[in-house]
Amino acid sequence: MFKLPNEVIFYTIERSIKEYRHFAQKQLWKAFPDITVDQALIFTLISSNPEMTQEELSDVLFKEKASVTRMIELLRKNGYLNREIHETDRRRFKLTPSKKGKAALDKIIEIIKQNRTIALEGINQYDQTHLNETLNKLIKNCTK
Amino acid sequence: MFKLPNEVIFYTIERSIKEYRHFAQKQLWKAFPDITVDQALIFTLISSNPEMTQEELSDVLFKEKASVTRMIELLRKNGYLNREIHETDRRRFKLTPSKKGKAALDKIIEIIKQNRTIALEGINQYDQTHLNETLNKLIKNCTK
DNA sequence: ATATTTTTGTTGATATATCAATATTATATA
DNA sequence: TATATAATATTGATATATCAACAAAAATAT
Repeated sequence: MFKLPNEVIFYTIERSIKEYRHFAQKQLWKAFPDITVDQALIFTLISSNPEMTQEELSDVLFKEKASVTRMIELLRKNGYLNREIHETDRRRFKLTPSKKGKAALDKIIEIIKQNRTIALEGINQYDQTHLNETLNKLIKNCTK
Repeated sequence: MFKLPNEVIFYTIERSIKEYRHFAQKQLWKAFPDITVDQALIFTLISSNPEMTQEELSDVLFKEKASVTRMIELLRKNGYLNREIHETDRRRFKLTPSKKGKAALDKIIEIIKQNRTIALEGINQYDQTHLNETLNKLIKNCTK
């Protein structure tokens, strides 16, 4: 009467991103037990784009700005980021990697890259492009 | 130095499932403002598989059993499910659609099916199969 | 120059994800 | 039968997602 979840393509999509996140988190925690994959990503973005506003970060990351606020707060609490008021715009904050953050940055980037490489093993460029195109069609169908 | 998120395939995967969920939730809320897509799915599963344990539900849905517990509790609180203690196993519960649940069931199933159809418009069988295969490779890479 | 609108960010409420700890009942084993 | 183990479900803590309401500062309009 109704397909079981595992026969449905949306289930596979959801499962794949969940497994990737789970895998990536496990790898990251080996070296950095106090940050999540989402926090790590936002941290690398802030480090290489120090002038981005939180609003822009939230657009680029496709995350709610409320989530961005909270992730930044955790990065700050765990000592990866410093937060000062922005020199010329007092609504904003100047976010910079702390000493601890700087020391961790390269390793974090390396882990993320390696995670991606491992997850994509055996998936050639054609497959990746095709995957991307199909998913973009799906996105268009859901947003138009 | 580091790809922006939108150039990364994992971002597209995540975005696609998010857009689908957002779209599906909007459609569902038009008719049923008091259930989420996840709850609706679990509700249809319970209705057609009344003997499934919550553990089995959580396996089939690829969700944590803690989440399943909470979703069932909300379905009960909002009057879609009745919960009684199981006749032969007092650890378990017998979950059955309430009157309200029964009245809603067919419409819910129809909405879910329609959402899927709309989201997959213009994505042919070959694309779907290929998508499925590629994602399954990714899953295997992350879980082995 | 003051009033209005926009930008930027925070907070609160609720749902879900994840992991660990717990409670209860059922089953297996000694 | 008594005890240990397994199965089933709940609860708590923390992170994130989502939506809405809010506050402060900046930009714009009148």
